Amino acid sequence: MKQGAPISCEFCQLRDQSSFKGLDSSELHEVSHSKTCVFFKKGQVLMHEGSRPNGVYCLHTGKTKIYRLGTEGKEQIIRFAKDGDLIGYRSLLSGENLSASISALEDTHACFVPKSTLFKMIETNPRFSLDMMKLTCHELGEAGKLITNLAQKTVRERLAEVLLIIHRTFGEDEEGNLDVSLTREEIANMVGTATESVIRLLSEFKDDGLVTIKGRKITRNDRASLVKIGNVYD
Amino acid sequence: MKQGAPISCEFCQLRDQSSFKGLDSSELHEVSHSKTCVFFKKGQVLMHEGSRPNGVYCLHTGKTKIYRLGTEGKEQIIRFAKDGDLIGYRSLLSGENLSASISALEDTHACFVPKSTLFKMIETNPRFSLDMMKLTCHELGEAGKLITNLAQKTVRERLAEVLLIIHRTFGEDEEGNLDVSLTREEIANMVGTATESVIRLLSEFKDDGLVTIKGRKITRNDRASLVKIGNVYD
DNA sequence: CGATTAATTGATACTTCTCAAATCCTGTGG
DNA sequence: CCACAGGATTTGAGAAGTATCAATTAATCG
Repeated sequence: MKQGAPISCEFCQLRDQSSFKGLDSSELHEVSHSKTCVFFKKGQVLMHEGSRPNGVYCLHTGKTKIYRLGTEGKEQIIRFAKDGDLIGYRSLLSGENLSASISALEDTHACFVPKSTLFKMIETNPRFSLDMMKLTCHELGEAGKLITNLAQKTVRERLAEVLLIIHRTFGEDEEGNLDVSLTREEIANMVGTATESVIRLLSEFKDDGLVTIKGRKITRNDRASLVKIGNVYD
Repeated sequence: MKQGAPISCEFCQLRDQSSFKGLDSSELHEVSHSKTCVFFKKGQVLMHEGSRPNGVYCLHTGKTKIYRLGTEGKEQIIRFAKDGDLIGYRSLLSGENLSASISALEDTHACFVPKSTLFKMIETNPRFSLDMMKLTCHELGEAGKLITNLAQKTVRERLAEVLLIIHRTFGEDEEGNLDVSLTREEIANMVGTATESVIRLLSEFKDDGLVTIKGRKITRNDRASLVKIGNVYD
């Protein structure tokens, strides 16, 4: 992690889609001047499970995974975050240690906003406070969905759904591939299964024409069938 | 559901442990006068997944389960709630439909607090607002734990952990049994497994002296061993 | 262009689910 | 209070679904 070129919040392209959309110009100015811009190389860890961060990151470019380590040290990916997303706020707001680690799936530029600034905004700007609450409550609903899926769906169903989630989260590159590079193991850590099971099932999906696979480049060819296989209703 | 005897928030024994602990006396008075006290018989549904409630329940006496329906109509219990707990706030705060249903595990008295009152408190009382945020963020961390457990632990491990969770949530009755009556199916819906698997494993636990079982009365005899079997670290 | 890591494939073992049948409770109405 | 109906629990057997281990091939990064 090293200091990056400073980016001004007032002129940030992502502002309207970030959690800071509810701040007025003087507040934005304050965030902008209290923050630090940092750079993480692919694979670097932004935040460590169990630690106590002193602020949050607002992602500017890049993609990250948020994961917990299970009993055998196996990582379980809880969700992804990308540019415009705030990460690390859960621990800060609940006053607990970090419940998950965050690492960069690709080179990432992020802005570190100190705890004091975040809390000041929450206390003085009801709009921002409500937006944050809305965000956490939405996440809580998503977590409930994931819990039900992990408990009740087969690996095959979950893989189909995960492919759809990845597509929804990161979209497609110019060639139509899912716009993120994940190892088979990472996909397995999202699905909650063994790497080999992901490989076999992906291969089945390929044979059935649902996806095209060229190494880590995966194309979602048949959304409807994946929805059907994954029993995705929402 | 029928009207019950009105309970005044100002004199509610549970106030200090509820989310309303941060309200001042005039605010408490307002909550008290805007609310409605209702009674639910065992098995009744307080709130329906997919619906749009116009307020939250503050549980006064009784126990409830919060669950989602999976693909085959099988219910997945996300968590429990008991007296002093607020339920239904997630959907209200995120502005979404209810992501889960809530039903009474035993006869339950609850107070229905209208949405307008809740939002007024959030907007005018920063302490309350922060407490709510703290609550949702804590729940979010718990959800992450559950996700990891479901994805990585065996049924045996999860059952051990669930028994510990039930004990922590509801405590013991005067005979030392877990102070809640759950069917084997409900335990299975919490663990995320088949009813028969719970029965077989509970029977194993009994043979090993970890628990005592008399119908639905279960006693946790050996906490340490359950912790070990369940790989519970927190 | 190597060295290392990732991906793939096959064989096998194990966990867990499903289905069926036989008690056993529990709540309810007489 | 008792008997009964219907649901809950238990047990067994067999079938799936997944994980694990090992060995090979492919891909990626410096």
